[in-house]
Amino acid sequence: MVSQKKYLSNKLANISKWYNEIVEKAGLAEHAPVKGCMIIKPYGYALWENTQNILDAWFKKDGVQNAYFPIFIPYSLLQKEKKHISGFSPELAIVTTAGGEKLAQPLVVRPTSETIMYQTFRNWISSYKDLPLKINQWCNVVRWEKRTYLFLRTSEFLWQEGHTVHKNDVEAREMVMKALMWYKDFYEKYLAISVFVGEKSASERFAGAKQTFAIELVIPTGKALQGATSHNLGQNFSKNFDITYTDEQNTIHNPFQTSWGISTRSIGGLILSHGDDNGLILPPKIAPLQVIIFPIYKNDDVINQTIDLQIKRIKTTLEKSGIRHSIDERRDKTIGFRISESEIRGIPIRIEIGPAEIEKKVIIISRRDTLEKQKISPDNAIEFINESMEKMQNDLLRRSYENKNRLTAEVESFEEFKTIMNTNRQFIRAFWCESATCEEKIKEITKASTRVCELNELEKKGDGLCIYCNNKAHRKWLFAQSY
RNA sequence: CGGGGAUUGGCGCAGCGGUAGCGCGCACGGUUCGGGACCGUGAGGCCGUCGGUUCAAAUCCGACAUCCCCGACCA
Repeated sequence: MVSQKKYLSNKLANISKWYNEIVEKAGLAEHAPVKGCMIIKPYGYALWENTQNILDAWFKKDGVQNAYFPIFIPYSLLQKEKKHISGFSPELAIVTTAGGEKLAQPLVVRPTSETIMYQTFRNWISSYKDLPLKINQWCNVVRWEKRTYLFLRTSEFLWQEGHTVHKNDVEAREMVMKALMWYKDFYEKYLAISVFVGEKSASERFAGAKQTFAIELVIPTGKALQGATSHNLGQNFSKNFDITYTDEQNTIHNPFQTSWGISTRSIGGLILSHGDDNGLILPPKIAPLQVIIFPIYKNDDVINQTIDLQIKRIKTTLEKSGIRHSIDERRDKTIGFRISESEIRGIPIRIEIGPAEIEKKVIIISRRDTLEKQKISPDNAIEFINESMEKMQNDLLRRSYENKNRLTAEVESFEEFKTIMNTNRQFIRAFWCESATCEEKIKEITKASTRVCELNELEKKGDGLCIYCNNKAHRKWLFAQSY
C-alpha cells in the first residue's frame, strides 16, 4: 500500500535526524546565517498564525488587550529585580553601539518584557479602578542559548507574553490558573498533545516569580519539553518597580502580578509528538491545509475534463463548509510523488480522483495518521471528511495520552529510578522531600530534573519517603531529562 | 562554553597540491500520472569567511563563523 522505499530516517531510531529532515522537507523552517536563528517558512509560519488566532481569541474574550513594547530594554531597568537579572544575564544579547556611536548605556534585546512593561505600568496604575490590567504582546525575544534546535530552542523565538496586574493575591492566582488552562486546552484540543500540568520546584522557577506553573510535554523518547509557563509574580515586581494603587479606603498597596507565555517551541513539540516515518502528521484543527485533492489524469481529454468537473464540485462544498483545502493538479509530478509529498507535509485528509473513481462514482479519501483509504460517494464527502477529521483529532490525542502514560513510570526506589534513567529514559513519578539538595543530587546522578508537581498532587499531604534521601515526603513529583 | 565530527551548485556526496565532478533537484523538448516515472538537451560553483605557505591551494597551515552529535544553561 505504502511505498517500500524509505526516503526519511526512522523516527524512533534517530529522532533528531528525523526531526531535522522533517523540518526541512516539510518546508517548515531553515537555518539563518546567525547562530541559532531560524527562518520560518510560510508553511511553518501558518502553524504559528493558527496558534495566534486561537489563543488571541481566548485572551480577548477574557478582557486581555494586545499592546506592543520596545525590543530594547535599558540595562539598568533589567537590573531592578535582582533575581530576574541574575537569571537572565548569561543569555542576554546586548547592543553597545548604535548610530555609529558607543551607547552611554547598553541596551538589552528583550529576553522577556517584565521590566520594560512594569516601569510603564507604574504610570498606568494609580487607583483600584485601573485594575485588573491585562496586557498581552505577540513578539520576538532573544535568549542566547548555548545549544539550539529549530523551533525547540532558538536564540530568537516568537511568543506571546501576557502580563496582568491585580488588586489581590486571590485574583492573581486565578489568572495564573486561567492562563495555564488556556495552554493545556490549546495543547490538548488543538495540537492533540496530552500534557502534564503542574507547579515548578523553587529551583526551576522563573527568575523573579513567586510560583511558576508549566505545561510539560513527554516527547516520544521519554524526554521532557516545557511547553508553556504561567507565573505568579506576587508583589516582587510591583515592589521593585514601585507600582502602587489606592484602594477604596484611600490606602496605598502594591498590586499582585502574573505573566504567562507560549512560544514557537510549541511547533517543535507538535512535530515531535505526531510525526511518523512518512513525515509530519498535523492534527486537523491546527493544520494550515486540512484537505488536499489529487486529480489522477490520463492521457485523455474527456476523462480529464470529467475529473476536473468532479473536483470543482467537491471544492465548492469544501469552501461552503469552511474546510481549508487545496488542489494539487501538477501534471509534471506523478501521483506517487504528489502523495508522498503531502504525507511529508502531514496534511490530514487526502482525496484522490481518477478514471476508476469517475467510473464507479466514488472518490478515495485517506487519513494521514492511519493511511487508510476509503471509497466514498461524492455526495457524502463532506460528512465523511468532517467525521474523519474529528476522529483523527481524537485518535491523535488518545495516542498521545497513551504514549505519555506508557512513558511515565511510578518508582519506589532510587535504584529503580537510576535504572530507568540509564535505559529507557522515561518520565518518573516519585515522592521527593522538596529539598534543593536532593533535587541537585538526583540531577547530578541521573541527569533528570524535576519537571512539575502535578495539579492534583499540590494539596496532598501524603506520607511517602523521598526517593533519594528517604526522609518524609508529602507530594509526588515528575522527573525527566530535558530535551 | 568544554569534547568530538562536519562545511564543495538548491539537497546528498566524491575529489585531498596542477583544467571542479557525480546523483537528485531545476530549465527546455518529448513520452508517462493509480505510491517518490523515463529519454534527450541544458543552466547552475571565488569549494563557509579571512589570512598565511607555495611557481601553483577545494586540497597544506592558522584564526573565525555556522551546522550536527555528546555535556553544563534554558520557553
